Amino acid sequence: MLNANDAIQSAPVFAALGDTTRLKLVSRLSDGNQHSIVQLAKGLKLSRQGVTKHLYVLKKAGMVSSKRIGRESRFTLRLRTLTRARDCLNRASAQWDETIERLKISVEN
Amino acid sequence: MLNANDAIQSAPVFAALGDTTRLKLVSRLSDGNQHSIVQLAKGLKLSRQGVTKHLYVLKKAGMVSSKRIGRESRFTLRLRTLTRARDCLNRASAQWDETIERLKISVEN
DNA sequence: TCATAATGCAACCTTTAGGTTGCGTTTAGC
DNA sequence: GCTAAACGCAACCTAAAGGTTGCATTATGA
Repeated sequence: MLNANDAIQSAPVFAALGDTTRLKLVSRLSDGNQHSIVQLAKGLKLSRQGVTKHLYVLKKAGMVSSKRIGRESRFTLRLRTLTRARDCLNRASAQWDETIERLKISVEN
Repeated sequence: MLNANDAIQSAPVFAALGDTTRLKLVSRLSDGNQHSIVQLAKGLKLSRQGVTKHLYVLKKAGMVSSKRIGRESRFTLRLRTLTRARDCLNRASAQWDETIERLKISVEN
């Protein structure tokens, strides 16, 4: 069985990803570049402050970091947090695959 | 850049995973077996109906399926939904890795 | 230096999430 | 056939999420 305690630590990250606006932001940030808030807000149908709030959620979950440069705040995606969440799902699905294999074997025998 | 439209489809799954109770449920279900509601509720510090609600959320997100057997409802984890979410994160992190590589190269040259 | 761009901060509103309790219904099993 | 187990359904409550507007602050650049 998947280690519950390990998995639970990823909950805030999944929660952060569980919103279409934030997924769009992550998608844009996955180009690896720094983006300002207005830049990220373009094309999203909500106010700049709405975007700011979402960015803050992502930051609180450790998924992005920001740096103030001049009059703008530049946001970057944090790879490590992303890979941790990915690994969590990898473990869960691997666990599941193993179970399937065991079931196959027991059916065959 | 990660395809936003593809990624967005995973939002409900991530949202479903973004709660510690539901992650615990997924963790238990990752043993590949069927579990009844009372069985899943044991050890979780909330009412049976609380657990039922969470299971319904997981089901709505396509992460579990249920089948009524006699007087109990048996829940099973759905591998396909899990792997889709996993692949979404895999693509995002792979994208990011590529970017890092490109940056390294441009710095070296 | 003065107008404008990019933010930050705070108040406010509405909807949803997470959780509970109460009660009715269907099975299991003695 | 009767009791207890396992659910489903609905009402209800509180806190948090998602979003807005208004206004103050800090940089830019002509």
